[in-house]
Order: sequence, then C-alpha cells, then structure tokens
Amino acid sequence: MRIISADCEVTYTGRGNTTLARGDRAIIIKNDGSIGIHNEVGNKPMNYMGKGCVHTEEEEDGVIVWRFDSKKEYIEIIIHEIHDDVQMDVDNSIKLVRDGTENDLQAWLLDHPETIFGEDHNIISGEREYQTSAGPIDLMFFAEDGSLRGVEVKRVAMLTAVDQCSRYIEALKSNEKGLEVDVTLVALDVRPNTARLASQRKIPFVIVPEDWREGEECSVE
Amino acid sequence: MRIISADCEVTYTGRGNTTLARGDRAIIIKNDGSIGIHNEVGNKPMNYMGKGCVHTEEEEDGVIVWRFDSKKEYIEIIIHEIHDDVQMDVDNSIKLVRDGTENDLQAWLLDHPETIFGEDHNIISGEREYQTSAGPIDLMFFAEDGSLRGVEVKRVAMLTAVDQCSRYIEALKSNEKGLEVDVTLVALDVRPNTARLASQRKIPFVIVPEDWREGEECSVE
DNA sequence: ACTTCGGTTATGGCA
DNA sequence: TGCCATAGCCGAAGT
Repeated sequence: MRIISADCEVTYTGRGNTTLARGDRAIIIKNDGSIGIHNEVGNKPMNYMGKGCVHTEEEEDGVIVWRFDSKKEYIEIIIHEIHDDVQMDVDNSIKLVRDGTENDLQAWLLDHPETIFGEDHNIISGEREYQTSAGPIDLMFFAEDGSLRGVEVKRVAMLTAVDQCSRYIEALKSNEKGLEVDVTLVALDVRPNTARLASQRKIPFVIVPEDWREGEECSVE
Repeated sequence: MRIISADCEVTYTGRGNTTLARGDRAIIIKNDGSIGIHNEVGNKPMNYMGKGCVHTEEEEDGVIVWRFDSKKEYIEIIIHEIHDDVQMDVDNSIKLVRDGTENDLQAWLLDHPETIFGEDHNIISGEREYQTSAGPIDLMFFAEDGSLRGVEVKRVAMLTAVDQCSRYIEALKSNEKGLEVDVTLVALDVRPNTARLASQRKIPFVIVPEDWREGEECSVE
C-alpha cells in the first residue's frame, strides 16, 4: 500500500456529498483500489472509497488533482503539497480468525437448549436457520408436544431485535396454523429499553452469561 | 500519527476474540490513542481499538511486545521485525462537511408536506423530533381536522424502518387516545421487501425523487 | 449482480 | 457516562 502525507482538500460525490477544507491529511491507497483519507481521530477515514476504484492524476493550474472513480462514486483530491510518500508491502493472504461470534453462540445454544428453556425443558430437536416467510430465524426447537419454539440470537440485543422477533411470530402464526408457537430473544446483553419493549410485547428474553463457553467446560467435568 | 510497517502477529480480546497469524502489516497509531492493523484490502483494519487505549512496550525473549489496553479491550502485537516507521502530522480541527444526509432531507420535507401528502393536503404545521413513548419520530405534522400525521424519514428504507413506524404507531395510538393517527415512511429508496412489509402492515410509504433539492429550485422559479 | 444481515460495527447526539 | 439511532456504514454470504 501507498501512504501519502499531504496538504490537500477533498470532495466526495456519490451516496451523499461531502467537502473537506484544505489541511494536512494521511492518504492510504491500497492495492485493491480502496482509498482512505485520515485525520488524527479514530479508525474511520474522513473520506474513503471501496475496492476497485480507478485512480487518475493530472495537473491543473499548478496543483495536482487526484481522482478516484467507481461506477457511482467519486472522490477528488486537490494536492497542494506532498510531505511524505511511502510504500509498505503487506501480506493479504492470512485471514483473521474470529472466536465468540454470534455464529459460535448460535451453534453452542443449539446444543444447550436448557440455557434457554430451563433444565426441565421438553425439547426433542433443533435446527439452525429455520425458514419462515419473514426470513430465516436463527434457531428453531421442536418440543415433545409438537410446539415450535423459535430463538433469535444476538450478541447485543437492541430494539430492532425485538422487532425481528415480532416479524417471525407474525409469520409463524400465519403459516404454521394450529401449532403452538413462540419466539425467544437470547443475547449476551439486552439493553434496558429493549427489555422493556420485549416485555410489552410478551416476548420472553434470556441473557446468556458472558462466560458461556467456560461454563460449558465446567459442566462437562 | 505514527505508521509502522512490521512483521507481526496480533491477538485481540474484548467484545470478541481474534487471532492473526504472523505476517507483514501496516500499523497505524493515532494521537487520540486509537490503533488499526491493516492488510492490503478494504478500508477497515483487520484489528483495531478505539481512542484512548494505553500503549506499552516491552521486550520478551528477543521479540518486542506491544500492548494496547483500554478498560475492557486488549490488543497484543508481537513485533518480529520493523520494516519502516514514519511519523505524519495531520490537521484534526477541520471538520468534514456533509450534504444530502437524512438530516437535510428531514428539514426539506418539513417545508414540503405536499411531497408526502399530495398538493391538496390539509396540514397546518409540523415539527421535527416529536417525542413519543417509543422515542422521537422524525417529523410530526398536524392537520386541520386535528389528526396527527407522523413521518419516518430514511435515505434507504429497509425492514427495520417499517418496524420503527410500527413502534411509533403503537406508541401514538396508546398515548394520543381519541386522535386520528398515522405514520408514513418516506425515503429516497424503498427496497422491494420493505415495500411488501409496509403494505402488509398498511403503512403508507412515499419515495422521494433523487433530485429533490433540484426539484425545489425549479418549483421556486 | 443484488439483497440481506452481522459487526470487536464506529460515531454522534442526547439524556 | 451510558444508551440509542444513524451511517456515503463495511464486508460477507446467499440468491
């Protein structure tokens, strides 16, 4: 990647419009064609464009103009002065390994329905990504009495998670007529407003302890 | 900011856990204490931490270990070799100016209820951020006949926007008893699924032309 | 190509 | 400070 320190001004046009007045910035141009213009605060660039944009350069009235063009977006940088310009070579084949994602939590919950429904539950089986007319629900458990017990899993549950549950209930009630149906919200963290809304709508929610995996190892012993 | 090209490996612990095997990366440390570890793809760092984390450095068994510590998060970088290490000074006082945001659209719609309700509307007045028990709704218009006509504004409306409308209707109906109430979804783009859900729930929606501001200038003339 | 959804979302605004 | 909603969200997976 190429990293440039420059006195510059930036205009962006595309999904919105932005202008950035003249000043010193760090410009990062990566090999995949993505570009970011950084100030001294935070990880997000002030301006940016995704992979695959085309970089052109020309001189107009004594200043250099860089243009970055994708189909529907456009950045123009007026370069008044370049202070520094370095090249850094970087490995891009090695992938980051994630652990403790929502995906992991889902898989774990599938094997631990007692976390959701209590030790005396009557769940026979369960599956992931059960299809409903409102989209796939994270987990679906099947109980001895024939009832369907859906579960929406989140790391952090906010208001929209409750809305999702409502949509699934709506869909299941109209499609699985005659069957007993409920949907439970399960998360590591449920915000106060979210808990309130869930209660209002009679949607049960369960908070999973942060150390769910450690708890697992203990219970195995 | 300081930018380092280094052969390194990274572990992150906090909201989740990640590991990144040894390889060449670009490490950006900003003055506000944020840090990002970049590969050659995209604008997002592979690993990162927000402003205010504390940087310590020590040597262990011949390799250098950098630690970045905030209250609840933690990054450890094992530095095998530093290829390059540059300092770039950057202006951080100049703000990015945005235009055409949802905020601008809201302000414009407040002055143009006909866009939402048609030329023969009976709106007397309107205000922004009208408080409901489900949070503030973007716009509230007051009609001649005393009815309340809420508007949720989005640039791009997805399913969650419909859910928001439902929440506001829920809240308004229970708190403004006796008054006629409706909520309209207004956006530059309403996705097909979103339109379907809105129709199902009898929530009207309006698509504003992309050139709404230009249209304004024309109609003024 | 487009849509949908998770994310260590980040970031700003407001209570 | 904590909580909520937006974002030019990004990026990935499925269709």
